Amino acid sequence: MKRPTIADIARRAGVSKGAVSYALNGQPGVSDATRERIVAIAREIGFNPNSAARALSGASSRAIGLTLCRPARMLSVEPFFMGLISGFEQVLAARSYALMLQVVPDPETEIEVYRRWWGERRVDGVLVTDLRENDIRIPVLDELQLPAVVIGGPGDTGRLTQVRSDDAGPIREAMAHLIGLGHRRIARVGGPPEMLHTRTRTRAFDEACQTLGLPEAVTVSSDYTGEEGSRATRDLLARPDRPTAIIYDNDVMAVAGLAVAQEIGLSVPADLSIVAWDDSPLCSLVHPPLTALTRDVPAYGAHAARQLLAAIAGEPVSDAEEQSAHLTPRGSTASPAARV
Amino acid sequence: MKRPTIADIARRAGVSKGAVSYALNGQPGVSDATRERIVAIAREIGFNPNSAARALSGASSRAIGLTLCRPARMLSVEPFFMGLISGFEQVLAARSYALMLQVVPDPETEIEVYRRWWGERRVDGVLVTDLRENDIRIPVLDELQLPAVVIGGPGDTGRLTQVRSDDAGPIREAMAHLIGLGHRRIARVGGPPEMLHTRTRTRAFDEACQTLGLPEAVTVSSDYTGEEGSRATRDLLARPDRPTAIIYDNDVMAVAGLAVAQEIGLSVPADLSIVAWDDSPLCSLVHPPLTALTRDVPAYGAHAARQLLAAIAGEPVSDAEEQSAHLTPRGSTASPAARV
DNA sequence: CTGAAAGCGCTTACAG
DNA sequence: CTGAAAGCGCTTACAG
Repeated sequence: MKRPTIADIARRAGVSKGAVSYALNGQPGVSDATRERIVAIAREIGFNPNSAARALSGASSRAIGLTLCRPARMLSVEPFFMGLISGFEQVLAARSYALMLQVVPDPETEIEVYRRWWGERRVDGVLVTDLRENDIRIPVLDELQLPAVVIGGPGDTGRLTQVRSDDAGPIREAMAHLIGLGHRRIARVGGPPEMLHTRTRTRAFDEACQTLGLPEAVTVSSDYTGEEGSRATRDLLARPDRPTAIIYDNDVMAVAGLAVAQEIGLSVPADLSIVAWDDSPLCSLVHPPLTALTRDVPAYGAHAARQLLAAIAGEPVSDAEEQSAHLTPRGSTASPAARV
Repeated sequence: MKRPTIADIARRAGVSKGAVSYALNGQPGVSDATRERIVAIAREIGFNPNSAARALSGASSRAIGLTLCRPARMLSVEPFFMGLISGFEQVLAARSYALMLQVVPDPETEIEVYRRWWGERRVDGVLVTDLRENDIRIPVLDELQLPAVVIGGPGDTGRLTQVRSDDAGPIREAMAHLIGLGHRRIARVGGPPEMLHTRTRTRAFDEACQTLGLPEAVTVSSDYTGEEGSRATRDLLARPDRPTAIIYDNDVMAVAGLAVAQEIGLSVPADLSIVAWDDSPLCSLVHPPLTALTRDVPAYGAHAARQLLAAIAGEPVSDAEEQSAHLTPRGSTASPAARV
């Protein structure tokens, strides 16, 4: 099957290729009657502009890039990215932008991918996740002048726009919830310490503990995987002063924590209360369902995608703050049982 | 920053643009000395060929397409796709092929996306999942002559290559395992009935029940989500002759089933044994860990991607069969407790 | 072995 | 309002 081109349309409409281009792109330069005729023909023969030709003649590639910097085993269970991707797609598909995906093992490779995409003119811009302190990706994107939106922060992103999420408030809300139930020994299983949002959360947690006069703020670092979530939970529960409540930095680790508690014979929530950050269907899937910090991840992704498209279009975009996560109480939190 | 082109390289090397193209693409037509000089310059200035120009001049777009036909809430928790994507990427990244992703709500939209990608020359081929009976996507891909590999089957895929997985054998293996433990009332929570692999599994399940002389083969249809997995489990456990073992068509529903059992006070595995098809980290995350039908999903994806690239290159490709899933016994299966 | 040139299918100034 | 033409950056026959 031969793909139709604007030349075919021009021939059938009896106009020049330029006129077809103007008509199809909503540019001035053709009469309404001609435009309608051209559009009708294009629709009739199922015309789609060759994206390569379009990109080559100075227009955009109409594609945006996303790298996923996680090992496969981590990626497969983490619902967060799929939620984000759904959100991107809502916005991109509506404007017929394509999404290019690449899985990378580390930030260095991620940078190489950005350089290649830029050199190949593959994408008009990129969406960046997992901001780190002194993030090496920022200066590179800046140098390439590749439009980019950072999902996360606040942090130092140079001239790049960021769509921030509040990482401190929800921690305080979770703490207030647990304190209100009577907990005093509250621990936390955190995400990778090199990520900026992990640091923000840790700081908020430490401050909340201090403000509330709690004994000490114990955060065990982890990496978002179930294995590490289990290990961290075992570690915490083996301590002489074991916590009566644990806050987890993602849902996967929280589910793993629940399993560890059940395994060693602790009842949730009577012996241990559990709060998960990022509510996904996973949290409602287990028994008891997990109290979680809920946010609309697809909406977050959609927001970031809109910002990026605006930046690509050359519109002025400023940093934005996404709506805070809020606590959704479920069966995994309750007053601590009396202890000897 | 200005992107370097072959003209820049040609100027610096003192040769024509054609020579640069031949040198960089490993074509004959330049001397070894010239080639080396050109390659060195390209590397030095960080040259990447403009993908649009390349695609426009007859070469391929060096991108392949994947549609994800699931509502967002389903997508986010299903580890299968991320596993598949990891596998694709292993192969694609090594040959610097890009992966284009689009989330679609239904097969009709999926077809539209294929037509658009084809018209735009966006992709050199596509990877197709979730084969159905009389699948409407097959004739369209055939008509467009868009290279495609179907992941799944066996089924009618016309001239399209398929990478099959064995959907019957593992069901029989799971049944044998449960029968060996002493179960007689075994039920199944199946995937969407319109999908071909669901039908194959249902048939295998029915036959196994008959062969083994089990009372009846009860399959409750579901849609891979936790909600539906819960509902199906509640339904099964409320029956007068409630099953002592349930086989689930995916891991998410199995986890949900475990939670339902715990919620209504049944002990797993004493009162109810659970087997999950598709072993993901999720299965080892819960307590007790789930006995599962394990297969290497990333390897499956990598295999399909290799087949597709071969097909795109015009090499003869034939249908292939992926290695069968095998049973990994864990804590969720045991002999049924004595019942009154 | 190398160079000059056509062409892929669009977009976009530039004339009429 | 419309047409003819240049140009984007490659690839690839076609001459030398």
